[in-house]
Amino acid sequence: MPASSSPAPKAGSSVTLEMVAARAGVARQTVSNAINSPELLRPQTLERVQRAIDELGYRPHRAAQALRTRASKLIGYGIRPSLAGAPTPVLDQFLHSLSEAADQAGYRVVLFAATPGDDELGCYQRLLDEHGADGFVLSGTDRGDRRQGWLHDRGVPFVAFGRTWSGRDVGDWVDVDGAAGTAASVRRLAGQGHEKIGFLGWPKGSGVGDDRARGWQTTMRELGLSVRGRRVESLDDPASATEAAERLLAGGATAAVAASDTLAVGWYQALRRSGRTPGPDAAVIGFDDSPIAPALFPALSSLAQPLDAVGRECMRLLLERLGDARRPTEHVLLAPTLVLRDSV
Amino acid sequence: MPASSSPAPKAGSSVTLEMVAARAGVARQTVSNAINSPELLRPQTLERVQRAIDELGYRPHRAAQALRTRASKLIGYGIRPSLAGAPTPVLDQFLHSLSEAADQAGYRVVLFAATPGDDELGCYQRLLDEHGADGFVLSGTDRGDRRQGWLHDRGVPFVAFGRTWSGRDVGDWVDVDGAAGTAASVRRLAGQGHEKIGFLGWPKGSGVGDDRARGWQTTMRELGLSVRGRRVESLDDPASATEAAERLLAGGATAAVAASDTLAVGWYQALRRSGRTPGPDAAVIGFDDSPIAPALFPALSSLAQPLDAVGRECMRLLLERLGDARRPTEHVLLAPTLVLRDSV
DNA sequence: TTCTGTCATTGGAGCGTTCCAAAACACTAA
DNA sequence: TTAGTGTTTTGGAACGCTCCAATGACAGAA
Repeated sequence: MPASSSPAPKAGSSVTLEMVAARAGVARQTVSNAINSPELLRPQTLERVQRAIDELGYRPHRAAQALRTRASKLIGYGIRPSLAGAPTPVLDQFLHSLSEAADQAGYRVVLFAATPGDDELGCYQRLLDEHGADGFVLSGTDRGDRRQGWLHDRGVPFVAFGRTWSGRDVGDWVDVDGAAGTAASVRRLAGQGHEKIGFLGWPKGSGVGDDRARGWQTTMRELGLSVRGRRVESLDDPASATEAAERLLAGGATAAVAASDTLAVGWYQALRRSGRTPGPDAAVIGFDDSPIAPALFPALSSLAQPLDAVGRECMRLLLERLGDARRPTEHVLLAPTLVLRDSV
Repeated sequence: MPASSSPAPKAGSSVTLEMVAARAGVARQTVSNAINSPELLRPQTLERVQRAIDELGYRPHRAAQALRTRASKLIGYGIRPSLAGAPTPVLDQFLHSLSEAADQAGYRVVLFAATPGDDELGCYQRLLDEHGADGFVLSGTDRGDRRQGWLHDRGVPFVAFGRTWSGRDVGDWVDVDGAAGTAASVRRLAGQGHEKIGFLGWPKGSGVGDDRARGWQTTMRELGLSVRGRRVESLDDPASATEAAERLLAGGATAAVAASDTLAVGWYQALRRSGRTPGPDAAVIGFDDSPIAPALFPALSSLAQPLDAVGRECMRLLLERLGDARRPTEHVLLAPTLVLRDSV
């Protein structure tokens, strides 16, 4: 392989189809076919062309392909500023699995800065007008999110990490089953004898938060446990969470399920103020399995989101949609896994 | 503006230069000039063309531009899997500011999955061969990182978030001054009367970790404080960190500077085991100001990295490099800011 | 042998842009 | 009026690829 063993393999190789064709002694188009429709070639020809491709280290010029096929093979991801207080799951893992899945399908993920409210849709529009993306992946969907409807109306393929929480349920999505997660937490705590299990949640109105609350509530009912006065609300910061947790404790709760790890921290601190420590008799389970969880003392049990799977599934759905715009919409709900540590 | 007021503005507009030209009553090339070299046009013509562009909502087709100008206007970012234990700062903020800065310059950031070791350089090669990026942004640079040298040898523009820790110092970089950060921490603690200030670090050999250790060490010396037996090493997990912190405490340390927030957690737990609590008489300052810091009790003081500025500077250096490949290399060192909370 | 159909391969055209060199224009000096 | 200058505008070509329709090769059937 001269291409890889030469001392300084130049950058931006600039090997073209024509060069490969010349080397293999065939026409330009035949090389193109070897790559895109190998079944059209005689095996013998195919092999000859393949060898020429390998020897020259040829790779198709993406821009030329994009221009001709009218497909950029790029997936747009509007990256929002990370607001403190917003339930932003750790993104890098998601983005990594997304990119990996995209790569395998010959796609790439292209980022663009998009701030909610600040003409966010305009950013999507711009990328589309430039033919800079064939489809989009959304994340951080919430009530009143206009992106799904907007994209749907324009017939743009997309998939969301997060359900359509309000409005028409349009488009494919992948989500983590928050309700199933908190349900599992409740069962776990109940299995350890807890009956007064509280819920530390965000203010009502956020899709994600309400879903997690629902899992707690329905499971409590299923188990015949009372939810009266057992649900408190707080913003996603330790100070407010502590106050909220104190209300829970004042109500006699012996355990809690939290909508986030930060909220679970409130339980820790409320206990501490009354001279106690989280553990078997004052248990709590968080959500997201963020870096906070193993850092707390005692280490916080939490629900880990299967971000790798989410990324893969997002890309799978999007690719199917790109292949067939008319196929029925598909929804994927993945269960989080309970990571048990010392807080239960 | 008919384009924006029509009921269903189609996606992938497909307005071409030719159409704009027809509407403005000029030649194709004139429209191109209006966009790329407006100073060539007569003001009157320019205005007429501008109006046609606005009315039709024209945007150049990126692929066509890329093909003709041989510049993709894309910046590659090889996203590595987030390994637990590795000092991976919160990436989304960095990526956001990077994207934002790129957008403003007419560039976009394209992600590709690249796993260190697993033919990582091959991934860079592939993107280059496809003409899928004009330059790269690296992050997570460390000792023995081959990426900088590899890119440099091929004359590929790039900028690193993180210094060249070993080998030839090639290429532009932006970094956070870890030594300055830990130095500030030491000064702060010394100012509160502490003299036995320990350092909770990672095993020697990591560029980032050694830099942070250096700031502690030189400042201790400057202040005439002994460092003998005051430096301990640990992996970046709470359990090992606790053991390490205990050694520090056994040596009589009354305060500590940690190379990461996770390591600072070790100090918390070691204190707790001996029935004490972090605070004025057993202070500690972490690094990175991760979500862990405000979640701990008492809240952990930490050094926040100016990730927005890092992203902006990275893009600035890269754009300058793209504009002039031969200009001398430039290094930018940004100071972290000490976020004071209750642990001091 | 010639015709027909199938399969494998080919050349021309065009995707939307910018480069380039030439043309048109305006305006002054001869 | 004509030539000479500089400014403004233009058409053709090309970037590298794939679409498309046409060609050649080669078999079996007439």
